[in-house]
Amino acid sequence: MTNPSQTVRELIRKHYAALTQSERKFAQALLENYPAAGLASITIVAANAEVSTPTVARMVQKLGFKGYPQFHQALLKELEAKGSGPTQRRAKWASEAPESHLLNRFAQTVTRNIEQTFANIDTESFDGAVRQLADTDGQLYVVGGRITRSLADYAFTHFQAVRPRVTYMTASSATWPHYVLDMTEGDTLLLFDVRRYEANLERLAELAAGRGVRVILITDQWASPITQVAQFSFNCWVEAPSAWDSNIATMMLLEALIAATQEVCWPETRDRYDRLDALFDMTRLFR
Amino acid sequence: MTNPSQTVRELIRKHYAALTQSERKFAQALLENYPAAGLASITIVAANAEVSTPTVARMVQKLGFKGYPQFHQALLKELEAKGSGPTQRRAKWASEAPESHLLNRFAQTVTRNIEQTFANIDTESFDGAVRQLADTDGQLYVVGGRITRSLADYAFTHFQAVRPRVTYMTASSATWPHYVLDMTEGDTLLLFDVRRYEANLERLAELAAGRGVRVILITDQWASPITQVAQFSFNCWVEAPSAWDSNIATMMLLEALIAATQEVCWPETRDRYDRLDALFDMTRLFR
DNA sequence: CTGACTTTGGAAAAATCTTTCCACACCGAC
DNA sequence: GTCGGTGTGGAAAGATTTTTCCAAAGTCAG
Repeated sequence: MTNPSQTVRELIRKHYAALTQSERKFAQALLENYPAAGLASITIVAANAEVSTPTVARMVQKLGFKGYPQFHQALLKELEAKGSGPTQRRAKWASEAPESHLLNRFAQTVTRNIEQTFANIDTESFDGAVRQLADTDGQLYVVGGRITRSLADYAFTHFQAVRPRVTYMTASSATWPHYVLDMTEGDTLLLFDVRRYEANLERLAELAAGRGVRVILITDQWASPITQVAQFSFNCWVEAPSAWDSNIATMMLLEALIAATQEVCWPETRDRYDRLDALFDMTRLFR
Repeated sequence: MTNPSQTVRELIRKHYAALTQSERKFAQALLENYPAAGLASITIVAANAEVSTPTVARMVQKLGFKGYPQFHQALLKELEAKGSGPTQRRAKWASEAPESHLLNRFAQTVTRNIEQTFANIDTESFDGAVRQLADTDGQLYVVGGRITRSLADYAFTHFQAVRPRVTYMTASSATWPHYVLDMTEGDTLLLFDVRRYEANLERLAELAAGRGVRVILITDQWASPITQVAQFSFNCWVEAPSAWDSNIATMMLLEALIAATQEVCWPETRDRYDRLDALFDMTRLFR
């Protein structure tokens, strides 16, 4: 039958590939509220996950249980085991992992970064930057440094979907003058610069600002010197239990900016998304 | 009837004086293993406490419940509330901003994603994947899809610093066969695939797996079909208050993988970092 | 020691839950 | 467009649980 040493969570992971769509729906619901979402009667549990009773019944059998009651019992055993443990563990990140596992140390540090970063955002600046990013009269240029190049790329991919007139400036600084040539007042430059701050980026920001371009800077907690020419700048905490810096908070701020911009541009963006979808459907034919 | 704000524990204490001997026996059993000892069927629960079914039935009525099912439900609600505890900690991130400001909604959703993602990581898989990523005997290939291309790029930038023999497979799938040509047993393929899952990536994963390459998949909570050929796969929650998906949790998992790999490779990585630094210092002369 | 009262658990009736079956809907292939 | 295959939920059959009833056991005062 079922190896009793495996948790239901592990079983779900193991069999996830074999689950159908609505079975997954239930699996998700359970994982999101674990294990409470699996401890009521099958009827109730199914209704909460918005699937039918038979779906749940079939799924628990796939997981290796003889029937729902057995599944219920397994969950209960886990709960019991957890309760009788040493002390109730406070943070339940990677619950199965020991406290000192890198996963837990990492999660802890990054959470702090995120808290710090968001606590230090000036909401007015944020809204101001968003207005600027949503201004489709001007061109939006995006650029990053050695490490943040990927973030700039991510920003580009999304902003391109949200609004027209977005340009990604390649990482190779040799080509930047070409872009500057076309920058005019009212344009926007979204710029990433974390330590080690790059002199090239600073020169670029100065040139752009000199031409009347609004610079939005995303930097780390120590602030790139570009802050001085930027109209809006945001500091992201990058502490990490490793030799390099974590850019989670940075990326989170970026996503927040994208989400907010999308909200401002909405009617237009919706149309763009629809058209984009249609285009992807067409390329699907190639497979 | 019953004041819903009271916990069952409190109710028991309050009514304890009015309970009979065997009812107390059950109360003790419940309190000793709370709330698990009250979440099975009344039959089982009674047997565990070594009392009869009617005893339990009478007692829950004394506590103010209409019947055992209601009692059961109350316990479940408590458990559920406990599970969602950490979310309260969201407190006041972007403190000045109103609750409904996008920044706060965003932070809330993403925090949940991160919790979910980390709670569902199987530590053993994580460690296994890290061992694989740290194995410098084989080549490490990195590839992503339309959206995750940036993450693959980020992964590449970092892994390249951590270890030798890393290859970034361009986003253009036309060139992939060239890479597959050189893949051999013992190589590793780090692959990102979130919805809409891309058929090209699936084909690539199949080809690679067929050549004995170990596939490590990073996907979303709904799981890309590539899971089936992957040796290790990780699900990241991507819920976002916007039209697209958030990749914060995905990136976080990625960073955790990089950090862990770096730890495993350390003596060698340290050396690489030093040399890299020296190289950057040289390029600084150009500014 | 008796009798009234309380407590307890066995057993049947009632209610509910679980499973199974089946028809319909959906999707991809030809 | 049609066809085969898979996935889904409604509904009934089957199983279990919950409740109720009642008799037996225990307790205590007189």
